[in-house]
Amino acid sequence: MKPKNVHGNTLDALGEAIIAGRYPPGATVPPEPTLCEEFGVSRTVVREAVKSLVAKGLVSTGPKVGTRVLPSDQWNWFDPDVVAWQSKVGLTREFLRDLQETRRVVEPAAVRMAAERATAQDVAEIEAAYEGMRRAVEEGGDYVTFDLRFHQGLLRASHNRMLVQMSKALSALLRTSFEISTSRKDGPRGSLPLHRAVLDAVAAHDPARAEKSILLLIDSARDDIEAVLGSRRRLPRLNMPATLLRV
Amino acid sequence: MKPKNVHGNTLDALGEAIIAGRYPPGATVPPEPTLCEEFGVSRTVVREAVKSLVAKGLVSTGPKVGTRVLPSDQWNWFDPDVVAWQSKVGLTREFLRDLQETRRVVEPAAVRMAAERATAQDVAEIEAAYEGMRRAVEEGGDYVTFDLRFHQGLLRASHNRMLVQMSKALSALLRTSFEISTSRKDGPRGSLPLHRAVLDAVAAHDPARAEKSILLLIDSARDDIEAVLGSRRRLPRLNMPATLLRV
DNA sequence: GCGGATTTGTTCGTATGTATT
DNA sequence: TAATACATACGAACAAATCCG
Repeated sequence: MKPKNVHGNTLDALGEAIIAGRYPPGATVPPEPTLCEEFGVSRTVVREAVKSLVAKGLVSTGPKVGTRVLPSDQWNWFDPDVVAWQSKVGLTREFLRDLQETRRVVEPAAVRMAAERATAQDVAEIEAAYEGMRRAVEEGGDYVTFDLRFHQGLLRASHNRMLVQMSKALSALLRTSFEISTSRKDGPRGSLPLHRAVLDAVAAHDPARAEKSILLLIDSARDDIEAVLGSRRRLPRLNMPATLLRV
Repeated sequence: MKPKNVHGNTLDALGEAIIAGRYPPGATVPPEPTLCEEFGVSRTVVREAVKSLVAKGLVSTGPKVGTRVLPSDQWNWFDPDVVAWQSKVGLTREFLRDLQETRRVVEPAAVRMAAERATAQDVAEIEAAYEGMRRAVEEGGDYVTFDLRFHQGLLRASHNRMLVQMSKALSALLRTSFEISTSRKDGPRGSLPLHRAVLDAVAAHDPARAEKSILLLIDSARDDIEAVLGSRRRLPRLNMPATLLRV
């Protein structure tokens, strides 16, 4: 959208470039003066951006050795920025698979906890999100946003730090999933009752029923995703060669 | 132990101070010049440390508004540094509970995947860790380190980015858990067969049996932890008042 | 609504240390 | 061993944004 500030832009550009594979793991990023010239910023900005990348586990630095890109399994995949960069660069099949698996592991357990511990306010927030979804279906509107809010409300209601944290990373998958689902005929309308079932079970503090309901929802989404993955249709920017990503 | 560099030390000091509650969520940390004087470092170092904290989700900055501490549910709880700071400051009951719950959700699923996808090298690494545990029991030695390696090997063998990432955060819980277990009579010797069962099931590519075995292991560890939590014995630095944490 | 004060944002110049060759 | 390239660290200055009276 609009440029935030120099630091943020530089950080985003560098992060995207690394995740896009322009600087593959094991390679070194160009030295600071080169980056300064490339982005047209001062060395301080570059240094702070690099420090942020270090904090996210993407690179490590050292005198003379330069700034090395770390292997991708050391990246902090629960960092919202990292996930956002990966989403922007292109969701690979492996990344979607990992996310889908994680969701299927985490979300049922979280919903179970939510059914045990949700406060009245938690339920009210989820209810509001559901209401938004319903209105979007009937009167038209932004369905995906309310769907996201619905699931994030569920994870927040688990009142478990780690699980809440994951909701941010899972958002990338959920958004993709929802956009795929909504593109299929009657997708939103068909999934409304499934959402209603989850919400009712949580509000009734029935963990077992809540878990069963969310599994139905997840698996129906998985089928949608796999239908697209299985087809020859390419994902947005999927497997795009790194050379095409240059600015 | 020994100081790494100025940046790392400043970052650690600031991160620990925030997590210790010296600067509680919603409050602002002192302005840059004050921090410079307090730590005896230049403004550049302070700025890079703060940027690292921003990258980890602990604070947000803005002109005039200063550096604000964010609510703790926005912190990146899967960041190894954040977990390390929390561990050093003191493991609260809530933190241990969240970690324990997360482990019980994640590890069985990861072991199941490991049983499906583990390569020969994965199995070899886990086997080596087990061998170290066995030797530590019989000849004496560092049991906990090999125990950690055993579980990290399991998560790595799942070949799922997100799950591998969690192994770093879970290490804090595992270490505490192992140290509690080993402090109980015959703890290590008794858990050896449980570990063996998991390893055998993974090597035999039997997901169902692997999942059952790891659940036995987790629940026995949970009992140990709860026995300690239930007692009046205080956890290491548990609930220590923030005022005592000043340096 | 306006202006001044405070704090971060950004740049430049310079010096030091360290690992590689 | 010496040279080199690069990150590390410091200091000073101005710009920009925001809050408060």
